Amino acid sequence: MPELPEVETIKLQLDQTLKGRKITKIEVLSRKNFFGQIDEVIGRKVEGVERRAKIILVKLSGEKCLAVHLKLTGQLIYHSADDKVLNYLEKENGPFSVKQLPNKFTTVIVFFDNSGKLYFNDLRKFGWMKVVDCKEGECNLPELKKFGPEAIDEKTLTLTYLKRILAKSKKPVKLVILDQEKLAGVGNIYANEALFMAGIMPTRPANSLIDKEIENLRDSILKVLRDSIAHKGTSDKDEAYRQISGEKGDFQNYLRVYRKDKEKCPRCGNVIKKIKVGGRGTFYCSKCQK
DNA sequence: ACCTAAACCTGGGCGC
DNA sequence: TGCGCCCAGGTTTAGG
Repeated sequence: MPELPEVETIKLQLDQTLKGRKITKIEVLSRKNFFGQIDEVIGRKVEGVERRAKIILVKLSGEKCLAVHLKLTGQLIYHSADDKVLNYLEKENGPFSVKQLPNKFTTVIVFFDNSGKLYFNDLRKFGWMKVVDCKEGECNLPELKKFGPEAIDEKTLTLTYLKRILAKSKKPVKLVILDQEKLAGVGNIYANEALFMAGIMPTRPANSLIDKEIENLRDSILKVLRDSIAHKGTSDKDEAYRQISGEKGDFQNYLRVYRKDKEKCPRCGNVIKKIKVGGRGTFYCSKCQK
């Protein structure tokens, strides 16, 4: 699933929904996806929900935090006590139903003092939830220390910085912008989309880009991430990303090259091609991207 | 330091 | 219908 726009959408919705609520119970249905002591968070109040790269941080009173990584197929679905919020979910039957939870993919359930429940579902079970110490706002999570600047933030993704990391590498430019230690938050969908928008071939050696191309790439990364958040993220398949209500995002309707191989380029009509770059599916238009 | 493949899992889709 | 294969939004690790 989830790249920066999807995780950001979930973060914003959880912050609004959970702030001020107390955790009353946690049920762990899949031990391998939960780390830390449940006791340490029972009775604690949600102070806010934050995001760093693709990790969600539920900040709790008493200097604790619930950290969540959704990997490819993780979902966080909230059911309020009266379940009114689910009324607009039509045709939600079958194995991936988020109307009837828990389902066979539910790994953790967090219960709140207003009878609300947060379901962590994960078909492929790669995702995790961890209880971590969070002293003075700093979460004690090793993963957080290695991330590069946030790809959505024009103050941290500066032109100077992007020029610097690209100049240092002769790897394909797509792999550099996918590297979370260099740039945090871009995943395979938005790497493909940003490179199309910027007119740059994904395989180009990073250090071969000229200044004008790097400016275009920076603008494209910032724009595609913002646009996707405005559309509540990309829901490609039934079993993966959803908003916390269970609704799909909408940005799959605006993708221009990702998984569009054999279709026509929306810009020039040429056929979109698919190759592998670093083992990942890579989609491009050979006329529009140089 | 580079690159690839495999690993973690489960299901969908396609060709035969 | 069914089997075998490849594919999948992420990340880490092993091997060359």
